[in-house]
Amino acid sequence: MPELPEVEHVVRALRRVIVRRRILAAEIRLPKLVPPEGKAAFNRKIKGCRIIGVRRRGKFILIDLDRARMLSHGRAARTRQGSGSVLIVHLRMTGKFRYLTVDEELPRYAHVVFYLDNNRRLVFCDQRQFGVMKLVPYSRLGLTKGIHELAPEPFSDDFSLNYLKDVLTRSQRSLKTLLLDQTKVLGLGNIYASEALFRAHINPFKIAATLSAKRVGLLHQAIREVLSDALSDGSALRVNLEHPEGFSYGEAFEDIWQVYDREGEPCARCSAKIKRETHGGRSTYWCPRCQRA
DNA sequence: ACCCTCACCTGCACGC
DNA sequence: TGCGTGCAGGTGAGGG
Repeated sequence: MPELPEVEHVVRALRRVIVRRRILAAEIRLPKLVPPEGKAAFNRKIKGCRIIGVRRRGKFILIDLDRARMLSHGRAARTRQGSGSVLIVHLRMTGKFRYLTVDEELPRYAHVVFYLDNNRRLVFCDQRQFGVMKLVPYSRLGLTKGIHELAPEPFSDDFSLNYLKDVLTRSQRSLKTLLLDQTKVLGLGNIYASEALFRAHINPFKIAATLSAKRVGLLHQAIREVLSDALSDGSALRVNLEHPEGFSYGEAFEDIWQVYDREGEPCARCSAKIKRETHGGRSTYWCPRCQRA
């Protein structure tokens, strides 16, 4: 389910409950989640670690861990580099976290259970088993495959108009495909890629390199707008780690989609019927009139 | 270097 | 009711 805004909401929810907790043990119920060293090695490494922070990079969740016995403010920076490690989690399509008391029954598809030092359990669930979990030394995070190739964060200065111009100019792919490439543009998924192109009045099948400078500007703005709209409290996914689903939807959430999942409905701008086309197994939604070119 | 297709899983909504 | 099909908010390996 998650694109960048949803991952950010999960990160914030996790931060509220697990920071400063110590992990007493990890129970791996789906062994393929921690290859190749296996369950025992993973558990040995993570046992006793203190959770000192939760961050996001693209759609990855980064849980910072520290082995040090005592964590004081003054020492945090040093220990972080010395003995720290990072638990990297990607939710892919159906990954979810739950935060449970000891009494609550494990949900279906509970693949990893972290036992915390406050009588709670942090559970990673994933129906489709696409989710990925990896433990790396803090010092190697930036070199980790999947992380180091990522494009700049969409709200950072590095994701500039010139950056986007440069990326688009050098690509012969369709804009929709390019927007899904996390090494080129970070954070969009299948929903927000369609939404950003709609907002910018640009045809999803247009070849990236052929976009005019002016329209690159519109797209750049649209990318940031769809993401920040989805991040704002009024219109986003409500993450509730104690809810049976791990989240619930704000009532306005799906209403903010202008084209996604609206095949056949009238376009909000011009009333033409929204179209859908699949290629590469993924649906693209667009308005054939106001996204003509 | 780029770009495409398929593979990875389970479940659900749909039509016959 | 049952079964087949297509689809699901993501990526990575492997091939051309």
